[in-house]
Amino acid sequence: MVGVKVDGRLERGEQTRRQILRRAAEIASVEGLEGLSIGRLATELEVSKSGVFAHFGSKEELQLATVRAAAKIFLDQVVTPALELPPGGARLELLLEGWLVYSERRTFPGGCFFYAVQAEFDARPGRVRDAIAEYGRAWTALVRDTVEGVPDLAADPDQVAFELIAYLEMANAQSVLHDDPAAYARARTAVHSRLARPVG
Amino acid sequence: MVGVKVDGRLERGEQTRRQILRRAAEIASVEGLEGLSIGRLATELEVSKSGVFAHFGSKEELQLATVRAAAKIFLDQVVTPALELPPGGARLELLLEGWLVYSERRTFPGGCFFYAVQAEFDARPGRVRDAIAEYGRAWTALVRDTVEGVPDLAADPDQVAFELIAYLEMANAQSVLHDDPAAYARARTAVHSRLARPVG
DNA sequence: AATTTGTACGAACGATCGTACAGTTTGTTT
DNA sequence: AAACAAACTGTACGATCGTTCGTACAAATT
Repeated sequence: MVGVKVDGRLERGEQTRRQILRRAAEIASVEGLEGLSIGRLATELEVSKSGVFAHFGSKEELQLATVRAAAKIFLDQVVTPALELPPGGARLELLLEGWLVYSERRTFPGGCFFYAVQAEFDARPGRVRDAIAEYGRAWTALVRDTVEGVPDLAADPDQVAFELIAYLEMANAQSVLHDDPAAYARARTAVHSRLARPVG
Repeated sequence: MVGVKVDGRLERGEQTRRQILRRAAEIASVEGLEGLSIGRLATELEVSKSGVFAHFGSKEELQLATVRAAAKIFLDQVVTPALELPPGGARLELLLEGWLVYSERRTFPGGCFFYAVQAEFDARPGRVRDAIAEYGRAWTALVRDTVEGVPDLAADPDQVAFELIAYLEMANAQSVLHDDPAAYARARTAVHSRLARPVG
């Protein structure tokens, strides 16, 4: 059953939309979701401003779609590979190492997309902030649950998850701001030291 | 020798400038240094836009002055009190606890000013980023040096400082984004657990 | 009293922002 | 081949951005 009937117009539209969102996420990781402007996006992609606008209907919708697109990239690169391992220490290590590599190799040119937009929207109300906060909660919950799957750490998974995520974000922040790759080494040291130490 | 000769015009100008910068830092901690606009600042302070502008000559200078003003507040509230204690564990604890209180009681309405603007400027070039990075380095160096003053931690002060600062920033980020004061409790737990454990 | 200096104002500028809408191109359906 | 639907374009809008400039007024200097 090869050759599913596809409307070539819709196909083209979706591809354009994907290109817009990919570039939007790249820009937003550097300039923020507010710094992201429809006009600039259109210029860089060599399409019309109204063409970009028509895909989303408002800037807020563009921002929300950008967040969702970035989340999908994050999921594919960091979460999914780890979930292929059974719960336990190996899964947790792959999850954390996957995050560090995701940040380190600049999947987004400005470092972790969510670090950038969290800090940008954390103190203002609105749907964009709510969406970002929801993804943040999901990530925290995932790390906590993964920690819970490691017997030696299961006594206080919230606390351990807090510390582990703190190391990751710190590495991202330091390495981007100071162009200092050594931050990742320090984060790895901190992570392994934390994982080696039982809690309770 | 009371009554230093002061030019009343300069005096008035400086006071206006201080009011502008205080409000600018408040706004920037929520909306960022780019979201900070001269027109809005003028409206909120009920002065003319050109009046605000004239004090700085360019938006970039306003941003730089805002960063310096915020640094002064941070210094007074967090750094100076700690430096009044002799080097050692007590000084380190006061420094870290001072930071947590500075963030927790919302000295700036958007949480830590430097967390917000670091994430905003970390990936773009320019004088504002350079200034922010410099303050970041100074803060890191201060924490490292303070750690070095604690014999049990002096073996790897960079690593310990990395972890401690990570806890602080994580608490700020989580509490602002999720309106969750429990983040500070977790940071305190992490800090004390870290301080109680010798390095080496 | 006349002059200089510094703060603050009001009006206007070109550019860019998000948004609206009518028209064109391109592909599908009949 | 005609009718239609979807993606995309061009032009225009009101608002706001940072910035410039000439002016008004108060305080210090002479």
